[in-house]
Formats: sequence, C-alpha cells, structure tokens
Amino acid sequence: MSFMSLRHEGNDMATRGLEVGRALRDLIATGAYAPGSRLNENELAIALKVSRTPVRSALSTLAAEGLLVYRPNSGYSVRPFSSRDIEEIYAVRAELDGMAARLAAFKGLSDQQRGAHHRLLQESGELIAQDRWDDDVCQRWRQVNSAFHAVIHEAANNAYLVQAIHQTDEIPFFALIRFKWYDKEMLRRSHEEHVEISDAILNRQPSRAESLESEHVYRSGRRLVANWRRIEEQIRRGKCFESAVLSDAA
Amino acid sequence: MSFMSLRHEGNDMATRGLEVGRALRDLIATGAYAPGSRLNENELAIALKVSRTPVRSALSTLAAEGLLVYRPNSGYSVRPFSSRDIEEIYAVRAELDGMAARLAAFKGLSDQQRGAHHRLLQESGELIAQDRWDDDVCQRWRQVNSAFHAVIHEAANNAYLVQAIHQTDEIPFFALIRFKWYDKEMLRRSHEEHVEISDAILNRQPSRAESLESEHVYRSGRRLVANWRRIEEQIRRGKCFESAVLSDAA
DNA sequence: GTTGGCCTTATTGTATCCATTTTTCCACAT
DNA sequence: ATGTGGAAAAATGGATACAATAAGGCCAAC
Repeated sequence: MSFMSLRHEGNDMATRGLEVGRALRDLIATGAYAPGSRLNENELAIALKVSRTPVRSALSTLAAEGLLVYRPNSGYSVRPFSSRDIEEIYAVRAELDGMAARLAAFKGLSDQQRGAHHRLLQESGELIAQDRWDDDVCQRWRQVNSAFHAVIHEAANNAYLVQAIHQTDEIPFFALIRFKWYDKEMLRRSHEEHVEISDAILNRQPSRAESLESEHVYRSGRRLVANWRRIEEQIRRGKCFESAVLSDAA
Repeated sequence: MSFMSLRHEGNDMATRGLEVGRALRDLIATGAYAPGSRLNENELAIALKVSRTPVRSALSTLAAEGLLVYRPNSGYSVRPFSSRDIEEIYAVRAELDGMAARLAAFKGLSDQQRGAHHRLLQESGELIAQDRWDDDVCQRWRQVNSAFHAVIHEAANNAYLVQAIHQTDEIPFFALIRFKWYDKEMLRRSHEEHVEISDAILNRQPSRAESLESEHVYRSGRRLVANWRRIEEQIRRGKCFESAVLSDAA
C-alpha cells in the first residue's frame, strides 16, 4: 500500500499534527493562499502527505487563532482583512506595546536582554547605513525589527501580554510579508525611534518609554494602512488581489 | 446498530462540533474538571454521545484559546493557573479595558448603548440596595457586571480589542465561578466605581474614563488575587483543589 | 523491602469509510 | 438569452479501525 510507505518516508516524528500546523501557517503567511480563498482539506492533505485528520486538526487550531475563518459545512478559508482591520489592530498594538515598554522600563532588563538589545540596535544601524537595498537586506531588517520588539515584550515579563501581542501580530505580518521592500527614509526614522525607545528603557523611564513605543507602533500602523489602502484601491479598480499586491511591491 | 440511534435521538443539527465545543467549555467553566486534570477523549465522547472526532476538534480549539494545554502523545488537560497568572491577566485587562473606556468616551455611545447603560446601572444599584444575598442575586450581579463592561467594549468599536479582552476573560471567569458569593462592601464600591466611569464616558472625558476604568479593573484584580492566594495556601497545606475552593466559598 | 525492568493495558494519533451537505453545471422552460 | 430546477460531483462532518506511544502494574533480582 502506497500510503504506508509515505508515513515511513521522511521522518520518524511522533506526531505530525504540530508539524502540519506549522507548514500550513507558513503556506498562508507566505501568500500561497490569498485572503478569502478556501482551503481544500484533501488538497492540503495530499500536498503535505498526510491524511485529512491532522490537516483538519491544524485548521481548527488556526481558526481559533484567528488566521482562518470557519463556516459550518463550508470549511475553512483564509481570513480576509481590510485596512480597517489593520487600523484596529495597530490601535491595540500601540496600547499593548506601549504597556510592554513601560513594564520593561519599570522592571529593568536582564544582562542578557541588555546584550541582545545593544546587538540588535547596532545591527539595525548597520543595515540602514549601507546602500544595498535588496530582498535579503529587507528580510534581515524585518527579523531585526521583530527581535528588537521581542526583547521588550520579554522584559515586560507578562505571559498574557505577550500572548495578546502575538495574537494581533499574525495579520500585520501577513500584510507586511507581501511588500518586497520598505523605503529607506521610513526605516531610518524607525531606527531613530528605536534608539530613543532604547534610551528610555535603559534609563528606567517607564512613562517616556510607553509613549515613545506607543507612538512608534502607531506610526508604523499608519504607514502600513496607507499602503494597504492603495492596494485596496487597485483591487476596487478590477485587479485581482495578487496582481494588485505585486504591482505595488515590485 | 446502536450508534445510529444516538445520532437521530435528540436533534437534527447540521454540525455537532460547535455544540460539543460549547458543552466542553461549560463543563470546564463550571468546574466539572479541576485545573490540571487530564481530559480523556473517550470519556468525553461517551458523555457527549458523539465519536472522538468532534471531541478532538473541540479540544484543539479550546487549546488554541488557551483554556487547555496540549502535550503531544499525552492529550489535553485543563490549564492550571496560579495567582501569578491572575495578576498578569488583570494587568493586561486594566490596560485593555482602560483603552475601551477611553475609546467609548471619545466616540460616544449610540442611543441603544446609552439605554442599556442606564438600565444596567439601575439594576446594579437595586441589587446592592436589597438585603438578600443568595446565589441567585450573586449570579445576577455577575451578569449585570459583565453586561456593563460589554457595553463599553462594544462602544469602543474595535473588534480586535474585544477579541483580546475575551481572550483574557476566560481564566478570571473560571476562577470567579468558583466563589459562591462576594462580600457586600466590595460590590458596593464596585457599583460606585461603575457610576463614576459611566459619568466620565457619557460626558465624553476620554482620559478620565480610561484612568477610572483602569483603576476599577486593577482593584477587582487585587481582590481576586488575594482570594485566590488564600486558596493556594490551603492547597499547600494539603487540601485538594476542590475542597480548598469550597471551604473558602461556602 | 525496595528498586529496576519488562509486559500489559489504556490512551492518543492517523487513516479510511460513510453520510450529509454544499456546490456546480447542465438541461429546460420562460 | 437568461434564469431556475434538479441531478451529479465534490467537499465537509462524523464514525470507526488500526497503529504507535505512554502509563501503570507486576515480577524478579538485589
């Protein structure tokens, strides 16, 4: 039987369910499925070389996380989102990240966190200093940016705050991944804001850290919303989702 | 075949999965399973008169929501939580509810919302005015309290804010449900705080509404944490979870 | 008497099967 | 030509069968 051989083909992992979940999340995040499109369980099962059971399990998890929407007897589809969604998300994020910065400044950073903090700030500075501006640099910047904020979240030392932040992180990431680059000016300002935030946290100024971080997130949100509105406009003019995104990003 | 008869026994609902999810949530919320206890899929399937498939689906959803924890090859168990968890949750809630109150005061209430607002405040006042203090009154107060805050959340008009609040609402509810009563003084103060908050929102004072609401939630959290610490202390002295809770609540 | 290892048992994880529902598409009538 | 009805196809929802892993108990050896 062919299906037996599949199970022993690549690995000997105990449970493939989690693996499938990650794979699905990647598929969606990287844009293999456009927002609103329906996910065929059979198709996914075949693509991932497992049966429908673990696929369905993963789908229900992703739906609970808000990445997918579920309609009884109609299955799962990628959650569509509008610039309105992004606006609302960033309003919440500004509050939550502000809180994280406040707590981080109040509680102080561990030596390890301070080390990571400095390293990331320096790398970020190097990235915007150089003239190259290709996909690699762009992706690297995204990583550094995420890591910078992650240190603050961690330093806030509140698991539920982190959870709430992660919850609201999926969709913006989802939207950002479709832009191939950022403009340099935007990143330079972002870096400067990071430096200021860092200063406030390291000098233990909670309320200054909070307002700076909050403003920083809010501004990022404004930029993303503006870009996304342009994409929506193109879609309204008849372009399909993918081509609208690509033409704006390329 | 007996299993066939079961499926046609009670209802003709299209999908039982959602139904099962709600039933499970109720079972956990009402304390049929203590925190930390493992959930046997077979047992649940038999109790709910369905096969393991919808049960597993519901379990994975509840796990994604944070009500259960999942360990590969060990299944699902009710998420244990400590007074530390409650502290962290209420810190986040103070921020989120404060934000909701700020937005509600900024955007203003619709006529319908204003009506519900007044009605709930009045009912809350009547509840604390009377001398009866049994389970019914207590449960009614919980409902009124929830509804009062729900109006504010709704008025904030931000779906992701509401989502984040709901996320952090499960565990406190979970903890509160185990107390059979509140002391009267605590509720009287709570009601007075509600009146003040209401005043700030209706008079369109965003920052006052925010700080009042934030303080209100923070105080509620302190009270719940204090009570929960007493329960933890009893458990540490050897009592099992249930008896510790009951002795404190009765 | 205690401890370590093995074997049985119970429970989870995955695959497949069947019923029900939705969707699609084509024929037919207006 | 277009809209509607209905039948066929496909996809989801749920049940069961089987495999794999973990848990617990029992026996033996020290």
